[in-house]
Amino acid sequence: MKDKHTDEKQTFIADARRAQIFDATLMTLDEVGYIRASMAQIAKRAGISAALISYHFRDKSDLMDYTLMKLLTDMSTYVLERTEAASSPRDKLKAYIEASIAYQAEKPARNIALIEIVFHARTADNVPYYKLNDDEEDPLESELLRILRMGQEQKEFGEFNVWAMASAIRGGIDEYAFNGKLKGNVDPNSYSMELVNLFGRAVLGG
Amino acid sequence: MKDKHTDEKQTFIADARRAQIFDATLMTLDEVGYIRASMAQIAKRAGISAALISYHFRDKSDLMDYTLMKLLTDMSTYVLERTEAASSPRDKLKAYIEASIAYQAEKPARNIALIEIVFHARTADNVPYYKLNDDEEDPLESELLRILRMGQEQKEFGEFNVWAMASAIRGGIDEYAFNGKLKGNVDPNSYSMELVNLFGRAVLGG
DNA sequence: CAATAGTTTGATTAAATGATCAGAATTCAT
DNA sequence: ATGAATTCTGATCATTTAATCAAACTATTG
Repeated sequence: MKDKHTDEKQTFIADARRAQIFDATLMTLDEVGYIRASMAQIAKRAGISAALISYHFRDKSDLMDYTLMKLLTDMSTYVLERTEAASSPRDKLKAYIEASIAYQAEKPARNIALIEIVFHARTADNVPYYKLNDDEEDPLESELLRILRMGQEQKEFGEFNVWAMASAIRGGIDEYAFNGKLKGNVDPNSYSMELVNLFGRAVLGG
Repeated sequence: MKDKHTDEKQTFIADARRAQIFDATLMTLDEVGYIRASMAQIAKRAGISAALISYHFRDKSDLMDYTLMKLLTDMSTYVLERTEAASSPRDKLKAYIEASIAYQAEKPARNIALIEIVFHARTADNVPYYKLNDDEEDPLESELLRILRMGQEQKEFGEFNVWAMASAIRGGIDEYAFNGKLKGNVDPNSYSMELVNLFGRAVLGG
């Protein structure tokens, strides 16, 4: 018997169902968090029986992986589209930062769901996702490194360790997702602008 | 009957037991994560019965709160001691960043335990700790804001939103705790130095 | 229309969890 | 030393959970 889940061709109804379950998973993670996001809770929000989730996904881990992947590609698409529209390294960096913060401001529920999964889900041998050194590259990280290297080659940026600079930038962006007090004190547009300015000075290098 | 947990005076043995349970909780969180950190697992590592934990802590949430508070004050003490040793805003900022990264490098287990609690624990009404806008101030955050304001007043730093700058700095520091790939590519001392340099340029202001 | 493949549910199961309690063991005060 | 307070354990309980399965239902197709 062939595995219905790794099989590429899915029926129309199965695809729709999976999409519906994805939406319900998203809502559940946002509303009650990962720990209370049981099959029953997700099913309730989808208006279906819990057993039906098990029919469309191998197990809970499979469901969460599916959800995580969709969330990641969704965010990547959003940010990369806007980054590619700019041309100079400086403008690309600005677009990257602005798009990243804008995504958080526009889709808060997706960001919460993303955080909930990344900090709760673990591999079969119990390694937490947040500790994983992905072999597969994160396109958002790659793009940021590419921008920084390009800026240095074109002498628009100065000298610095691109890994460190990229991490500082990502850290500054992610902080807006984690830090509730920050959200209360600085609106997204202001924060976005401040980050662009301060990292604009930072990349000038030493 | 008086509440033994809110009561300030504890017997010698009770204090020792609580410290022992704290250590076991730390180890358990680091080794298997919050979700699998059951009373039984913690008790096993402490070499006591699970019921004894319930005797010394009201419930699991009480135990985690106690553990979290000790972890936070421990880290604060470490960083603030080293920050206060410096005098000028620029030197204080350097000390703050270096101490924060050094703490992570020296006490990885405590950092993991901290992350596990902050991203798993929730209040009675199910609000995740990472979303809480603490009314009580975080001393590490306050100190950083103080340094930045002092730098601006003394014209050592330029103009910028101190909340945004503080968050970017904290984000850059925290990134080293979250991002496994970063740890693999840049050693703590190098990262620390890069952060000091890049934020050194950033605080010059526009 | 009939048969086959795909979809859905409710009931059930086994495992794990936090909490409680009676009573045993230990320590402490007098 | 003896009674009282504290400390500790093993057993037990109620609850929750992911997963499974037979059976019912629906769509598709020849």
